[in-house]
Amino acid sequence: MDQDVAALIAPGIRPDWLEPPDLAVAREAQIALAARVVREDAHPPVRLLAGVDISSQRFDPEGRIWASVVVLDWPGLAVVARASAMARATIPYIPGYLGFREVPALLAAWARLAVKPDLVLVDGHGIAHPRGFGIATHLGVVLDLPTIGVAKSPLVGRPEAPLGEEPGAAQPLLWKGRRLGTVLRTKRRSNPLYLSTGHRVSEAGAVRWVRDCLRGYRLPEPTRQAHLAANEVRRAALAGSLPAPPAGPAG
DNA sequence: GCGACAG
DNA sequence: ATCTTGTCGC
Repeated sequence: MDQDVAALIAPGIRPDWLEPPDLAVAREAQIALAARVVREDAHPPVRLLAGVDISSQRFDPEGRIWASVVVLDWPGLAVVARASAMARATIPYIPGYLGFREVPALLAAWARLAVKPDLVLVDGHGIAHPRGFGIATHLGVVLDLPTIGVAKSPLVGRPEAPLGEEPGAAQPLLWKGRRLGTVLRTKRRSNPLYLSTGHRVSEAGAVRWVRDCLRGYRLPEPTRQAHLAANEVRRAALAGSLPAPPAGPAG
């Protein structure tokens, strides 16, 4: 972690909380940091929104991952800024510990952003996590940034009742008798999204913002654009470091 | 002990 | 997450 990134970390976040030596410490970090989560709307008026996502290669011996942040204006949702960064994954993907794998890369991309958004949609869960510390919450607490978790499949919990088929249909996401988020059908004949508070955003606020950012696709614009951007930079980087492109038809 | 398990 | 084009269904 360089100084650019270090300067952005919220006060009181120990270095070994970001890159723990083992899963036991990682687990303790999640439990300790989860206590800082703010589940109410505590963010400035939203003028700029952002989406973040990562992309990686199937069998990359170097373990590289590319992270992108895309900033959009509100309410137009036009892309106004983008930043990306490549990082080496410290740990493999382990359900429940995604943040330790992806957040470092996201921080590097974040540090390169010229304009900072007021609210961020993250690809993954917020508090809908075994210890209430999914990647959206992780990123939010580390940067003390308002975030919303937008996951494409469940990690823990299940909808309170069968979800309606119509776009807009929603059900509380329940786990161990607690409500952790909302299951939302964003598009006809598409699997639902699993929304939850990341940091400084209420449950209702999370659902409201995701709904307001839908533009006919399953994913809300910020996250959708971030997904496209991350794939783009990865492919560009890979193409630029490949042996030799196949020769096209001459003449 | 067994099964589940974001990206 | 990613590998991958066309194809089946609404």
